Amino acid sequence: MPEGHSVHRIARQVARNIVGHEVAASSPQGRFVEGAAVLTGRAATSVRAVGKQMFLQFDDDLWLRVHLGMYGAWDFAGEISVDPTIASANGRMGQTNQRGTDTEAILDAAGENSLTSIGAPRSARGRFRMSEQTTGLADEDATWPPPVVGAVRLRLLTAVTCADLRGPTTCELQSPDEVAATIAKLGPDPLVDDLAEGEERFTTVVRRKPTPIGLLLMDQTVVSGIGNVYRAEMLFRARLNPHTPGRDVPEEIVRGLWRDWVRLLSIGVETGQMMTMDGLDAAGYRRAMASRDDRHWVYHRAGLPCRVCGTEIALEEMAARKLYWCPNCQA
DNA sequence: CATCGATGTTGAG
DNA sequence: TCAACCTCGATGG
Repeated sequence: MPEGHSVHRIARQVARNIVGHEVAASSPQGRFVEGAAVLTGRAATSVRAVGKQMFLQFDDDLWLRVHLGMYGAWDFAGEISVDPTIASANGRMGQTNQRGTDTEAILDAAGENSLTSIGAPRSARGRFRMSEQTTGLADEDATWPPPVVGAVRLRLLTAVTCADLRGPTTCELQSPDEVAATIAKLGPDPLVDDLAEGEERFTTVVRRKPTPIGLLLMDQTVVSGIGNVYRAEMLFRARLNPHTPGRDVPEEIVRGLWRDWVRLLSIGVETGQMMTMDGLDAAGYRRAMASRDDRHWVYHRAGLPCRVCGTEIALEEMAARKLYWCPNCQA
């Protein structure tokens, strides 16, 4: 999925364009009809992201919980107020998008009548909308509300903004107690929890478990927001063998993993991309921004030479997920 | 047109 | 450990 950084970006977008507005909710696809009826006529009052989940509060303390799973995505249309951070990040993403290699977020920096998709990577859709936008056709032919395309689980419509949710693994209403219970099960999130406390919690749990560190990083009860890409990259950055039991990873290395996650998440939220290679020269940086394939140390690089030592990057299944790592650097 | 896979999680066996 | 679930672009015939 969209790992933690995407969900925080979506929450920002929702905060700027949905919160504070009354919504008309619908479920064109038909799988959230009752929930949509309950939401309609209420105003969104706040939003928060924790790990890979977003919680949107409405009048009367009614909450919408959304988990995108592996395929979920939000599409925003209409008059979109753009977060300055996101807008500047997208200025840099322009060429990337036209190459179709990254559509994490597509925004018109001007912030009006733009379309944006945040969630699972869907390059063709992103390109299509991008081209509509750049040719100006979308604006001139725009109808309101926008036509429903595909399986839209939930549409949130304010007077001027439309947010469509597709393919979530979870989209449900919760009471405040249920929200609290859901969040209580999650490990620390650097953008939610105090950093020092988060580090202690993470370190304590990891250092107690016999479970391979490669699994612990993916365990949302241990730490929130890390997915398959960040997992592989963080292990490489730490030169850590994914099979090392948590309890056998030196404490300073465990703390280093947490601090690395703090940094990577922050970069991810700022840029909208999973940039995991530091210290690139200008050419390397351009390559990394332009192509997914040049952005990572090991992720999705099975069989290719390690960027550091030349050894073939290994691919194995760990708990039914693909794990990429360098058997030499991460011995 | 059919099949596959993907940044994920749950629950049955 | 494995299947199920959510969606759709990419791939192959």
